[in-house]
Amino acid sequence: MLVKSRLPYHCGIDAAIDVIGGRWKVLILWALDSGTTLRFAQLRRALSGVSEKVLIQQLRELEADEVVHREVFREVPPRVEYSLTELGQSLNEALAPLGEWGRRHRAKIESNRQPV
Amino acid sequence: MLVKSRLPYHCGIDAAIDVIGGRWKVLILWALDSGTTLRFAQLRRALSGVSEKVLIQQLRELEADEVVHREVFREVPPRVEYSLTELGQSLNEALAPLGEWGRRHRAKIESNRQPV
DNA sequence: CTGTATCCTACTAGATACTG
DNA sequence: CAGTATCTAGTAGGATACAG
Repeated sequence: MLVKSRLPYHCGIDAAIDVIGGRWKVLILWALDSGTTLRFAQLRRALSGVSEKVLIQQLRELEADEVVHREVFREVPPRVEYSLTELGQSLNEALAPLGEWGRRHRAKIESNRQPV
Repeated sequence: MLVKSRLPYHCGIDAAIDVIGGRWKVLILWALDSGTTLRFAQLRRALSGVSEKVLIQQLRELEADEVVHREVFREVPPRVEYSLTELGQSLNEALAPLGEWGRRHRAKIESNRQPV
């Protein structure tokens, strides 16, 4: 979790950050953006470096927050598809300006973080 | 830190979250919004529950990211004033839609988090 | 293929006491 | 008033092996 917010929330941002507060969550939202549907393995490949355990964890939390939809196909071999709910898409839209801000100032931030 | 993003960032959101990823950071930004200038003790009161150590930590990180400005007045007793930089204000603006989203869905999120 | 089960580490944040 | 210095704890995240 990025931010360990305590209930009850002081303001809206608190609540939002509680939802996206996880090492991979915004990346998951990003990967599932705009109607994309991905299987577990695809998602795992899209987020290079994440372990199965952690990916599942974050997905389950996003599911509990109703921003990610999980659909199980009882086949052999098993198939599970992940996509955004409407709530998830609205979250992604709300995240856009922040992403734009980050993109714009990313170089500065990185240099401040890695003082040569 | 809310999200432990690793450099280099994959996208803008990564970078932005690295900046606001801290238990109290968005609350600090919030408190300093729109030209408000606050002294250390005022800030501490505004964020009820934060310890001095942690508050200083987060302030220093925000300062290093150039979103918070720290001004020291060499008086007795000492006075230090915190305010947002221009970058900080732009970050706050980028955060607004997320805050709005959180405000709108806060009830649902809370209930999902605290299953009765 | 899609997960579970363990075990482990690093780090963030907190409590508290003390200082210039 | 505005910090530092310690010490501690909880936990998010990670590595790896195994299961349905």
